[in-house]
Amino acid sequence: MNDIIFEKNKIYIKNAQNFNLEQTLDCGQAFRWSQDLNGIWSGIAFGKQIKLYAQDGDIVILGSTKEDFQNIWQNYFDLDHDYAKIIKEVSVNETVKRAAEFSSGIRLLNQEPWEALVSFIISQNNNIPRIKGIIERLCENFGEKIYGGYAFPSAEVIARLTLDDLAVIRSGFRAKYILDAAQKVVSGEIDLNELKISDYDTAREKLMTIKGVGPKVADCVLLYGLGHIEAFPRDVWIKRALDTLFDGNIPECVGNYGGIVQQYIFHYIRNNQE
DNA sequence: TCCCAGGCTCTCT
DNA sequence: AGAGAGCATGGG
Repeated sequence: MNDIIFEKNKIYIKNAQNFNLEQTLDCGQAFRWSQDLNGIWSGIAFGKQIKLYAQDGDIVILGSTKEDFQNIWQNYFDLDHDYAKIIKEVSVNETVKRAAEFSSGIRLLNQEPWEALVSFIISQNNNIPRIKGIIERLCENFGEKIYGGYAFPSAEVIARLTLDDLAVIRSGFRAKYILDAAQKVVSGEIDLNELKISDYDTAREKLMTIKGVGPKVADCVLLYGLGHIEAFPRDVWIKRALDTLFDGNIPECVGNYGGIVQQYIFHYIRNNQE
C-alpha cells in the first residue's frame, strides 16, 4: 500500500504507481467520471462524490473524509493490489507485455454490484458516450440527491418503476432488462453480495438468469462489481484483438489475472487501430 | 445520411 | 448447437 496522507480537505496517495486517472476513469469500466476544464476528475460512487487530480507523482483526492477513504475509496481504486507485480507476472507473453505497458496506469475499479449490473446491461450493443448519457439520466431522474449530484438509484426504487417511467432515460430495448434485474434483486432471487463469495461459475450462471444478461455482461459484473478478477469479458473489441494479436486464445501466462489483462488489451487495441 | 455501438433473445435450421 | 435477424437509440 502507498503512504496515505490525510489533511483537512485533501487526501494524498503518495507516489502512486500504476495509477493514471485518465486511463483508469475513462477506459470504459465505469461511466460516471468526467474531467472538467482544469483537468480535475469528478465522479460519484457509493453515494459519494469526490474529485481527483495528479500532482508530483501523487494522486490528490478532494471531498472525502478519512473514513470514506478507508471504507470506500481504498477498495474502489483497488489500492491493495500490487499492479507492478501483476504486470511483471503477465508479461511473459510479449504482446501482453506491450499492452500492459501501454495501459500500465489502469486500475480495476471495484464498483457497487448493483450499479455494475445495470451499467453493463445498458452497455450492450451501445457506445460509451450514449451509455454515459443513459446512466446520467437514470441517476438524475431516480437517484437520491446528494452533494455534487445524484446517487445511483437503488434496486428497490427501480423495481417500483414501469417501462413508461423508464422511457425518460431513453435506454431502448434495455429498459425491460433493467426492470427484470431490479425485480430479481429486490425479491432476493439474486443476492449480489452472496455472488461475491460464490465461485465464479456459479455466480456467472446465476447472473445469466436475468433477462438481457449474457456471457459478456455477466463477466463485466463479475469483474467490476463482484471482485472476480479472473473474469474475462469478451466484447467485440477483445474478440478482434484475440484474433489479430493472439491467434484466438487468451495467453496462458495471464493466469488468474484475466480481468486485468483484458482491460489492458481492451485499452491497447482501442487506442492503436491499424 | 448511414453505419455501428464493451450483446442478447428469439427463431429457424 | 450453431447461425442470423431484430432490437431502440443516437453518436460520429
